[in-house]
Amino acid sequence: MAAQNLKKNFGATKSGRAYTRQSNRISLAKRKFYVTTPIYYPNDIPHIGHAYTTIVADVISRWNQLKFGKENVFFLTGTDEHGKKIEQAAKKKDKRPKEFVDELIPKFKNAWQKLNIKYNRFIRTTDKDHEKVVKEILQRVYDNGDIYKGEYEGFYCTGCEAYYTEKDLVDGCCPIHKTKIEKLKEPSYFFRLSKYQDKLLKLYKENPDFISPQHRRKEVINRVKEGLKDLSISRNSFKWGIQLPFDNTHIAYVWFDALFNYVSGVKYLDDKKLFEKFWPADVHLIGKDILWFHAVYWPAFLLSAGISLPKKIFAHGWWTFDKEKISKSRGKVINVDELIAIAGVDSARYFLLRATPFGDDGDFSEKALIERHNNELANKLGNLVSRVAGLIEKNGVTKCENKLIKKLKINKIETLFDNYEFDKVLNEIFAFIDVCNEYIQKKKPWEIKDTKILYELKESILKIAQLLWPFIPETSEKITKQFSAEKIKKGEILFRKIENG
RNA sequence: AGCGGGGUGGAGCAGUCUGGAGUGCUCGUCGGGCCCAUAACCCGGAGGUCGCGUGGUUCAAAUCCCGCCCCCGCUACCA
Repeated sequence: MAAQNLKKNFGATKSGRAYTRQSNRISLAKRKFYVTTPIYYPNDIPHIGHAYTTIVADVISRWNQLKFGKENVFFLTGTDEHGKKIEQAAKKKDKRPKEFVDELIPKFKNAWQKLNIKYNRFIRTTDKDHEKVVKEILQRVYDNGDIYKGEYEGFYCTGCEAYYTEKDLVDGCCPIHKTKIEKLKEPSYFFRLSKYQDKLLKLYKENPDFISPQHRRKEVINRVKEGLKDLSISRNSFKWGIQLPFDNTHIAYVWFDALFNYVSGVKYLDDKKLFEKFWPADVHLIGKDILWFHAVYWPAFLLSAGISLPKKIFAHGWWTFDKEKISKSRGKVINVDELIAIAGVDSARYFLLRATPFGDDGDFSEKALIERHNNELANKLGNLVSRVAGLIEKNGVTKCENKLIKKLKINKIETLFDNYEFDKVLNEIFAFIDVCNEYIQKKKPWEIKDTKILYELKESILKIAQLLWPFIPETSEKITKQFSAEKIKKGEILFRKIENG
């Protein structure tokens, strides 16, 4: 319902196309949006880090649904299921890797359901169509000469069963086992990443928004300028992965497998129509730790495969917990259930988007979340809804011109949103909530019984609910339902205040 | 070491790109108003040499330039 109304207000067209402004030029842009999260490693519990990226993706998805219509938005998330760690973890439990990961997937799906996240597809790198895409592309890239056979050399610790780089070592010993470590070689196929150095630099230069935020872009450019080495993209020391089509003794190494989920997610080989509708992705949301892979490897792979490039890679920051780094060993983790338990789903979603500019690091604490919940959601929004509903129940409304809503800076909000400045979007919406509260205070509708004022407030609250729908969908839908009814009634308390512990 | 980010009333942040009275937000604090509402809402006050230089540019610097100090990230095959 909210979607329909706001869609009308944004002026989405039936044709699915419209003029949009882009860097001072008016261009005919496709009215669609494709947003992705990283695919998560399933041998982990979904925590605040996973939740953050996925909630933001959901907010972006819902916002674009309001603009372009539900059918013109695609939101992809999923899991990255291959690799040695999974193979070993499965073996420990005496299970086959696929069987093992199958049991882990519900944890993620349940978490997203609890957080009210509505994705279009949950892709798994073990999905048949994904494997097919990876094989086809490997063959294509091999055929055009960008893959060659060589030797991967690294410091191998038998205790960890993993390779380390020279910098990881402590006095030539494994940082965990403190044992002497041997240099080991294994045959491997390499991708000619070095060949793409200039093309990548050209890409960054010509598309200044390709990597966001800007300071991350600078980091990447500087490092690429220092020179790119070719990249090992296969392993033959374990089996759990996608076999190379040109050498079945090797499996594709993680990034070549994982990154292509973004194209297989929209059915690259199986549904041309769907793929062409949504690809290229409008934004890949990622954490800053995997920026390098997305900003360098990914476009290079796509260039080699002859597939068009995504429009934007957005790397966000990390959350600390009570000012400390999130750390499993010290119990400094917030999993999804804990996150929701504090003040509910909408408050959690609200807090994560409101507290910190998207892109920066943020600090999470129960106290800060409760403060936002009490002061902004309960006292300002909840109380506004409550007092207006009560007044209308007693007095009714009289239709009139809504002058109040002119104070809402809708264009500014739209610009901020499209710039991924979600904290400021919320700030702007809540500034209007303040305006509504001030308006009531000034006009004293309980005294003068002016039902036109109540009509203005009703319409304004409906608009607020629509704008908040991407962020707090559950509450938004409650408000919309309440204020769209024939007889508006006082209703339930939306946000109950929480004693600050 | 290199690259990047930050240092703004008691706390946490915007504001800096595109200089213009220290402006704003969420709290805390002090006082007042309102009584429709979730002891919520509204108005006003106190409180800051905007890291340091008694640096430079300018009629004008939190904002631009230079130098210094302090914090924090990133530095590739590990999601």
